Amino acid sequence: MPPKPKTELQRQQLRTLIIDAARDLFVSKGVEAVTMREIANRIGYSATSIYHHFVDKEAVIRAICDTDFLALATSLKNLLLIVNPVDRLHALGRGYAAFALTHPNHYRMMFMTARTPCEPAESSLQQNNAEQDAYFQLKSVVNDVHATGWFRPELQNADLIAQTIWAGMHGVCALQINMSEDKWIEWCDISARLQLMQEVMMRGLLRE
Amino acid sequence: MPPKPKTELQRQQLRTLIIDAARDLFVSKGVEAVTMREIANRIGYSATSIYHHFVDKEAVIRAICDTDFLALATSLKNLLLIVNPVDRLHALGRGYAAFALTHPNHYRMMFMTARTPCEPAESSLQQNNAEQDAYFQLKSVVNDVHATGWFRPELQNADLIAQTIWAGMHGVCALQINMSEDKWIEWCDISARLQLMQEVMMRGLLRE
DNA sequence: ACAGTTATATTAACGCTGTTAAGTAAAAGT
DNA sequence: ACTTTTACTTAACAGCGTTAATATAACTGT
Repeated sequence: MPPKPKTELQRQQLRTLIIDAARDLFVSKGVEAVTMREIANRIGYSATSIYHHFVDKEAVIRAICDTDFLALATSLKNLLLIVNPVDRLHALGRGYAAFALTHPNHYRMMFMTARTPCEPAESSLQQNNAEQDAYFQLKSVVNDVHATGWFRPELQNADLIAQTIWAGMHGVCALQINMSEDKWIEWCDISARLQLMQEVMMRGLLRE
Repeated sequence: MPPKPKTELQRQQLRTLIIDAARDLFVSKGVEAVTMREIANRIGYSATSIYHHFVDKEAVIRAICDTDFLALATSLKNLLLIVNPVDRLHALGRGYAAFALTHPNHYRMMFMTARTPCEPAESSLQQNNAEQDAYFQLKSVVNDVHATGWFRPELQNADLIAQTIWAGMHGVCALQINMSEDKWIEWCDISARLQLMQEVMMRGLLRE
């Protein structure tokens, strides 16, 4: 029973309806619960309809990722107002971890699963936009700290510094998300682990 | 055409035959290529036969993991002979990263995929055995460094220190394995990232 | 030596998945 | 009035993990 042709707006609305249904599903029931048929059920369409708006399941997931990358950058945006660059860097780390640990399924999808690499050109987000690109946010703060001369003198590559800080926080979050239930390890409190990681990073990167 | 009953040894051999075929498959063709039917094909059995030796696919994967955990610990074993504890810690980090980056598929399976948590009792490996338990290896070295008093005085929890070091190295390796193809980021050289992470960790954890 | 049990492996099948092909009904264009 | 386009459907395919039912070879007890 095919209804009337749709305006571009209506098509866009249906697209986001699909994404929202898919995201909803997988937040509450995990990645494996996200099937084309389930998504379609949620929005009252047949599974094949989705293929008129996304080329395949990967495309749906990539679309979810895009909105989540935006959500991450948005959740960190306010922290950029902190005046002291080192405090700002600290806060950004805490904010990043908070996002990861309160949205573990999203975080896992964004940073912890093998995915066909995201082409910046095909993303709906703007690279190097302080409101949309969380890596750019981090790099900006790193640049600010560097400009004030607070990094150790031998550290001159902002990308290298940013990627190391990212790796440190990602390591703690990723182990927590994937391995915290593993009984092999006697895990310490996650907040203690996060705090020590931040302290270690700061002491390791900043002048004394 | 079912052949004769088997001795315990023969059963064990078939078990490892299955594991080896499964591991082989997924090292060369990725996780998704590991299907029960493919494994069975490789060893000339039908898919259902595998269920006489493993309760389900997860059990096969867990068995692969077990042999890989042992492989990791074995590859690090020699480094424990280094006399200077700090050098030993350094070497252990490098060795860990080398394992992760030369066996990315194994590493992903071991530490980067959501899995029903491994019960130590059900594992074929011995916890707290310096030849089989890589986390124990790390913790031992941490304890040795602590015994020599080289950690900052406020750091008293060996597990917390070990887990932070692990997280740092894991963060670098995990981002490399999952995200290094991502064009959004201008990735620095992986060896530079590894080295800086180790320097930062050491400076952050050790006395000056 | 023969019957019965057990272990080992098989084929067939179920319900699920992502995805494609073919078909249908309403609106739009001419 | 007729055709084309758009939006959607049902039916189907090949593949997945897994289970049920089945067959056969080899041991076991008498």
